[in-house]
Amino acid sequence: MAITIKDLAKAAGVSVTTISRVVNGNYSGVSEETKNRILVLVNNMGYKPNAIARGLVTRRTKTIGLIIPDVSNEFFSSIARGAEDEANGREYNVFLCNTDEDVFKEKQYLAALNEKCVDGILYAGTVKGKSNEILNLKEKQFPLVIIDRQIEDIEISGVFIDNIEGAYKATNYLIKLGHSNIACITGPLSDRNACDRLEGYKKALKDNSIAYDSLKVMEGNFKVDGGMNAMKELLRIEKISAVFASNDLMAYGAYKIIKSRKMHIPTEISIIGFDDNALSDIIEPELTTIRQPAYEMGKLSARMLIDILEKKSSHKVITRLIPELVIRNSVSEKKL
Amino acid sequence: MAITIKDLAKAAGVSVTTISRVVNGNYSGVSEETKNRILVLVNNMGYKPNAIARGLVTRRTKTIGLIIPDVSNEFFSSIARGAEDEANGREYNVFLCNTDEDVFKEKQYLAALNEKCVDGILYAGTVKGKSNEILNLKEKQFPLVIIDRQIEDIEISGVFIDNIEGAYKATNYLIKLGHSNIACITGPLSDRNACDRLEGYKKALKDNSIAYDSLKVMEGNFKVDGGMNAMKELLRIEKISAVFASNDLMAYGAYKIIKSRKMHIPTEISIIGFDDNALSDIIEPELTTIRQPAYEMGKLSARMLIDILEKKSSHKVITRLIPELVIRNSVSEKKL
DNA sequence: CTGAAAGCGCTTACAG
DNA sequence: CTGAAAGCGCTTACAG
Repeated sequence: MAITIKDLAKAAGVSVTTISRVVNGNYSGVSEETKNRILVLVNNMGYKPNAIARGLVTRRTKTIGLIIPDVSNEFFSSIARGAEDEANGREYNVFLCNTDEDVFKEKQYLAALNEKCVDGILYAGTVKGKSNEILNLKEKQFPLVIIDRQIEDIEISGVFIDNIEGAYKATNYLIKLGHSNIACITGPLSDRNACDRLEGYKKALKDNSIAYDSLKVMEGNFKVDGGMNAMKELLRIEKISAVFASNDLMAYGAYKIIKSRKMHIPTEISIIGFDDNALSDIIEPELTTIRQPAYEMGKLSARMLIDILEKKSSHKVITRLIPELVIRNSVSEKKL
Repeated sequence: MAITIKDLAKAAGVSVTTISRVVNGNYSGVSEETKNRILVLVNNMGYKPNAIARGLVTRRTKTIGLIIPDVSNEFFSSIARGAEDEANGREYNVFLCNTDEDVFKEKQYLAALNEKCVDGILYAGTVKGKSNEILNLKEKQFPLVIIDRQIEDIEISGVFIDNIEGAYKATNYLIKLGHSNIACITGPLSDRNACDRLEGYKKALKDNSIAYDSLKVMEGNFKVDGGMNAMKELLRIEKISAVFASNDLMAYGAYKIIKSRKMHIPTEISIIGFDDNALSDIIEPELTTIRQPAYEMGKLSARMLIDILEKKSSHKVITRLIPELVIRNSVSEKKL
């Protein structure tokens, strides 16, 4: 049996009230003498307050839930790490929840987190539509911060990437190096982020007076095989000199196909990605890409949430991070 | 305010005891009629038991802690995923804890998990030495399962990889293809797992009557740059035809150096890794390696822990998984 | 089949 | 400066 506040009160010859006060650093109404006496006793007896009991009365558990599709996906594991680091530094713990973008699983997690009385939730949810559960939580003013996947028409604090801007940077970089026949491998267009990246690509084209050609756009799936399939199709369009892949995995797929055709990257064809996976500076040639600051997103979102919990912030805030261009060796100047 | 068992009792016109019984599926002493009446009420009013209050009295929180060095490391994120999947299926939640192998951080997490009354802990701890906290927990019979990093001289249930066997398989594969001048890039030899892999390499050599030559063994750091440095050194030994890198990251480092020297993999030099990272079948040539079943390790360890918690298992059990050879394109027969 | 009561380990008005 | 008491939302003997 762990030792409780009662044991301590008995040992110190004071009431549990007094113990509670000093354990919580609430020394205002406690004499220096008793305070010190209790403090050494706490230390000697190894007293640790029971957070469950405390949570029951304070209604704060110092626990938050993190809902993501899959921790074993590099992007989300970085988010998880960032969120956990921030939470830990503020003495919160985080429940890890993997939904696989499955609405039913997500619903179950939300219910479990509710029963376990988490103080707030960090939510990178299913892509399609808005869940009623989330709308309900917002309705109830439950502390919530959205990560990466914006929910249309609903005002909740969140931290997002400016995907349009990132894609714009990628495409514009290609254009500035003389490319004009630039293909785009998109993510699945049911995904808002994928659409935004396509939009950024189009915008860069337009701003540089390059005609948009839908034949040069192939829809992928954000995975290696999708990149391979798209690249195969694209290679039929002989004029292409560069491709913007909407994520690094698809860029790797494109690499595979290009290498198998004995074409050289970047001299014969330039590739730029999006994400900056750990692998991207290992693969040859090292991939020029747009870095998504996943760790920072996780950290920031946790900071926003805990600030709300601790009343350091109350108004809704949307943070939009600007991804940056990372220049490596997969893009070269277009030879005239 | 969420609705409580009292509200429900009032609404149903029964005692909280009866509500408690049906909510917990303990129908034995409840009439069919009241049971059904309560069940529809639970549903209509959306009653959800407060797990915190329940935990306080039952002393079971249906929560476990997962202590790992870093979720953003692919190996551990797969473990985390496996553990979480198993836990979720059994209606447990998991607290994520990243220690960065920092003993102090670990200590703090252990204290926090204790205060939050987790039912058990999954522990992939700091490599060096044994922590007093863990010894204490074992002493107290606190439910504990060790993952991946065996603690010497202490009997606790755990799931491990047979690193010796894995390294043996890798080296033996090289030998069977005619290689006899095989280098080894090890992990840091302060790490038990790194030592085991070196031992497996030596054992394979011995079993095939190949003399062990310490000049062909370079100590790395389990990272890309360590693989690069080691490979640079090894290339001075002209006789080498193959190298066993103790993990995939160092194999990638070796690739970098070999490619920069314009040597061909595998015809001029064969490489085999250990881990089977996501990148290993993307990089060119695709890396032949030893697969560590990280997801399964996580899943199994959670299963062991929860079995202990639910009294389905009581004796200590050590599970040792045998890693398997994954043949791809980075190893070729030695030309005579 | 059902309920009154005690209790889990805390915190928090309130009183002195 | 200190403490008695109520209460957080449950479960669990115990009694009937």
